[in-house]
Amino acid sequence: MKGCEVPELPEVESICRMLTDRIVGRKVVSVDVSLPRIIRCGRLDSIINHRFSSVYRRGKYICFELDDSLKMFAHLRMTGTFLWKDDLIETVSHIRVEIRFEDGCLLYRDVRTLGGIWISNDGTEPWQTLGIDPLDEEFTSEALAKRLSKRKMAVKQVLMNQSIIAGIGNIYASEVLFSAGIDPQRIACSLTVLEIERLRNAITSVLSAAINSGGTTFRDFRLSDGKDGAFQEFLKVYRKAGEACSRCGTKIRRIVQAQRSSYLCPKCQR
DNA sequence: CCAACGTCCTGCGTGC
DNA sequence: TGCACGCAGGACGTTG
Repeated sequence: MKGCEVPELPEVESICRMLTDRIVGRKVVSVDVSLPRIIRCGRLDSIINHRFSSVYRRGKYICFELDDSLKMFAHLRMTGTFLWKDDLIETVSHIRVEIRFEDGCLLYRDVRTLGGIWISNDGTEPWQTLGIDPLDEEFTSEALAKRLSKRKMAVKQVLMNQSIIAGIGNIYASEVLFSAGIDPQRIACSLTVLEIERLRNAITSVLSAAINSGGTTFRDFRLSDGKDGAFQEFLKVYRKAGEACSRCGTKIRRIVQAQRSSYLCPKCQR
């Protein structure tokens, strides 16, 4: 299967920046919810007549702040995305939610409908259980070591566990472990201090590079300004089974861990 | 507490 | 050509 990939931390970060440019300062005029179960908590119409003041992310959650301590959260899950209506020439299918402004319209599109939107005016947040954000300055080698030390699962599953580290999904888990030269099947608590340091540096550098490239672009992730992210051109192992490792030429392998595909170079990653 | 697994959902690729 | 089927995967609830 080509395309159809999932927004992870870098894509969500790119979407937040795009959203900031588009909606901060704008006042909501009306809303439309064509699939009610997308709204997980609260009522979307409570944002009408309120103005967006900031957009930021934590892990893969997006937080939209409005005036009067009103907040809207979104999680894109597999196929969610935000589109700005002015940029759309043709009609787009699978629009689940519309947030209208005087001079434009923010669309929430979600083919598989697993994403969600939360409205909160009492301080409750849907991201209570999230672990450390890997771009937070508190994400040091020591912090990572502490989180790995008691885990007997494969290191790849730890990287993808949002309550331990928030923001890494299936694509970047493989890419980060390739960059660090660590086999995804390694039991997390068996990593040495040196390996943990390499892993932390790989997480930071791979995610940062992805953000600087505008996020990995696949079919369900489109920047509304029409520019596509370019990071997919830099993927080293993800979906490259059978191709030559860019570092040593060995054939990239695909394995399955916890019902998910992992990709690795069996020579470079130990 | 930790780990494993089923569930949600739809489009697409595969095989007959 | 058409149709049934299985796969893709993030997060969460349930179970062990």
